[in-house]
Amino acid sequence: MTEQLPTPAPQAATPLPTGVSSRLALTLVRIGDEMAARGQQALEDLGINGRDYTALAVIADDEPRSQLELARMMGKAPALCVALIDDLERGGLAQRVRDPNDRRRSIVSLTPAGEQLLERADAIADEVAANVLDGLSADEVAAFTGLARRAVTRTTVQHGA
Amino acid sequence: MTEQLPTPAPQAATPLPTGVSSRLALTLVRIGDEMAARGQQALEDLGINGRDYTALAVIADDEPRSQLELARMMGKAPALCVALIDDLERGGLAQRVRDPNDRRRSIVSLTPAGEQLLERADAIADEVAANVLDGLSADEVAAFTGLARRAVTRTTVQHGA
DNA sequence: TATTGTTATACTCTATAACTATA
DNA sequence: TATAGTTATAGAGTATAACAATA
Repeated sequence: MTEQLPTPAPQAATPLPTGVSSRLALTLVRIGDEMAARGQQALEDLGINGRDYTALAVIADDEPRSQLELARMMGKAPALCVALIDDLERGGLAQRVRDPNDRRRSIVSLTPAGEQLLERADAIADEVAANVLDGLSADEVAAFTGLARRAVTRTTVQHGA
Repeated sequence: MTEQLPTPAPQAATPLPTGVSSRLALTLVRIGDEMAARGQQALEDLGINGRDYTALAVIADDEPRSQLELARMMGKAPALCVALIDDLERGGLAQRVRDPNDRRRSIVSLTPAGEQLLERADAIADEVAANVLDGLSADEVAAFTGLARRAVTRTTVQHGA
């Protein structure tokens, strides 16, 4: 019965304390942290981190028309996106093109390689999410997903402009 | 019609991008971040931050029998709890008592002032949560809360012991 | 004069490792 | 010899402010 651990080995596991699980705000923060931490680890195989994944997803689905717009969508400071996109470009996952109508703007788009990597990252992220939400049945996860998707209508960004 | 903003002024507000809202993992991370950021700001009036609030809640509800146990419950490194509890003690919110059965252990408990502050923090956190989840009806928030509470059965901690 | 991207800097948060004391 | 708490240090992540190019 000395069995190998199946998943990349969640090193220590403790039950969620009552002080957290009995409070909605703390529970949601913890779920987010847990998701981010495990996702980060799982995405390492692809050579990207959670922030890269967010960028790929937003670039693909929302087609921001400038790096500034991308930054706002990600809820991060614009300066962060410079190094972030530099990395994606170096990895051949994204590319910058100057907007011909306004040459101040850099329009960022995914390369085919970037699109493929996003698909693989999505598969990994889905698996991580299912593991994190292991207290719920499949139906409940579906219900939870539907609610989560519509829960937040606006994000407040607290930096530059 | 030049009306004063009611809430402590959520400075900028942008809709959640599709790249995020269409992905469960990213959505949950964003909800957690949003909750943490807004909660942090709202708790400032009480002179505590989100980490303090988590500590107060866990100490009150789970009665950890050492600082180490508290650290594990909070998902943080043990060393962090030293300064954390120092602060709470200085603020008269918590107190350390050496465990008579094992004098290495410090048992942390809340003072009456700490319990009172926790109640006020809970009220604030509930309000913040309601604001963050403004896309859901009251019934949906209740359903979401019930699912969230049971969603995570184990937290993985990735540091010291 | 305002906006986009960039660069450089500083700050916050946290983990890690070494040390003391108790067991 | 192992465990709890403490201290000091270093590293990751991020925002902020100043600057260059374009509008």
